[in-house]
Amino acid sequence: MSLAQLAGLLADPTRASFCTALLDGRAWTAGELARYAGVAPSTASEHLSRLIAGGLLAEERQGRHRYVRLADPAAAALIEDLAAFAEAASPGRTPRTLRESTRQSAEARARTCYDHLAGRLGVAVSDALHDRGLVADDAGLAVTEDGRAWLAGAGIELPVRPVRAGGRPLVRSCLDWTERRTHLGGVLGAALCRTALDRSWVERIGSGRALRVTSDGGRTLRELLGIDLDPAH
Amino acid sequence: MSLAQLAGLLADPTRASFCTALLDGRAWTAGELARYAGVAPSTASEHLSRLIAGGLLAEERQGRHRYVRLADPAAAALIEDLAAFAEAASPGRTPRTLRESTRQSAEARARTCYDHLAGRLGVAVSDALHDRGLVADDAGLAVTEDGRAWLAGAGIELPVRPVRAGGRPLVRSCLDWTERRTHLGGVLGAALCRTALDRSWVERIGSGRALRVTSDGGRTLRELLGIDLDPAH
DNA sequence: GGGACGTTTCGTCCCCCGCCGAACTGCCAC
DNA sequence: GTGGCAGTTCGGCGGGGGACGAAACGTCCC
Repeated sequence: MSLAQLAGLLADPTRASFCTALLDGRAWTAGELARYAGVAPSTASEHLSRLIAGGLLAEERQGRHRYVRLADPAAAALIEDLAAFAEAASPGRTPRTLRESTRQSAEARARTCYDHLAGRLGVAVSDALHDRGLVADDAGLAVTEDGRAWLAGAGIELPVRPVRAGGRPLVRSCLDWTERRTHLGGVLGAALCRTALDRSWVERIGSGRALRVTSDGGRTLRELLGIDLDPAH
Repeated sequence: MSLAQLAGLLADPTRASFCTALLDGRAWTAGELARYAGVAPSTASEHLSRLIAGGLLAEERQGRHRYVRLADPAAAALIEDLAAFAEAASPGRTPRTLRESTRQSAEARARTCYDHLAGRLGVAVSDALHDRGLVADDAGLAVTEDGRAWLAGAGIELPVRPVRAGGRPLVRSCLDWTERRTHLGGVLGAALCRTALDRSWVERIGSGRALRVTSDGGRTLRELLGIDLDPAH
């Protein structure tokens, strides 16, 4: 597959909206995506087949449903990078409806970005880890010795060695386009997000990618990382 | 600018070939790119205007020439990532002509990848730095203390702190699609490549992106990093 | 100044691709 | 089985965009 063919898959507004929707890291059905993008089911079906053939999406059939999700972290990173570059080239537009505005502010507060935390929560976690010297960026972004100990203490496991050269980076900085700041992705970001969901520090709001910090989660984040989230915001 | 619009810029074979050609890190004239891609000058001119408007390319006018290059390291990284993903999705084709084959083998030996070293030379340098503990990848890819000292000893300067959060990473692993291995990019990769060119350890072959290791360079690489390049390959 | 050359603008052609509706295939529930 | 729902396949329509050549523009060299 050529660069142009790959880019061509993302060059259509409908297919691009599918991919950004799937950036919440979950599996959607073909019908959900069709309604989300405002196209006929037949149109969505054709688009999905092409995205899957191109290796960007993976499907899972269950009964009469076709569940579809991003193929792997590499595909997610690619789409994130493209979206970040496009956003940087010319900053986006403001929401027009109240419903959209509410959703956007919820997502700006806390959301998933593929499989890690984003929004103000994601940036706050990233900042806290930096401030406490658990990750450092002065010689390439990396987890420190202290960071490894802290993670072990919190019961969060990380592989000791990278899986293989060229594999998923252990920690990766991901540009947050609501905050215009970076948050943590990679294996570490995914582990933190999984832990937060597993232990109910955060929970999903409805079917979108927005998250709510539970009262339990707020306390834990304060104790563990000194994060004080403004509840009004 | 939307994701789809950005991807649309790269979705055309002619524009994509421009971008991959420019991955050698140098500035090409509009006419050179037109001949390279096999299209009329008028066609190339229109494509270039669109790529520049989209922020992927930057231009510099000199007399009756229009020099064009990749806009910045972020644009280069984006194109590299797309090319690597496309190549991974379905491995490429073998060359058909002798001329093409010769060029490919020269580029497989040593070439520039935007502003850093790639090919077997790039991978060898990357491996050597890893083996000697000058960079480490066990907690995120980073330059070690030893590495900083070694660089200072070799007269290669690196900024102490990242320029700004979200800026160019100090060191970045870049997938080498001839070697199917990673080599070093980012600020470190660029500094190494610049040093190698400035001190004539390597020199460019003709107008492509291929490099030749000079006899002086071969000796220096052996002394400094213990790299033994097979001259037959 | 004159001619060559690199580049651009414009007009035109044509193919590709995204969209829909209609009809069909499976799967599930009653 | 029978109806209903999710998804797919196909034909046809329409628009956008990439290609070229011709002509204009600006720069450099003699």
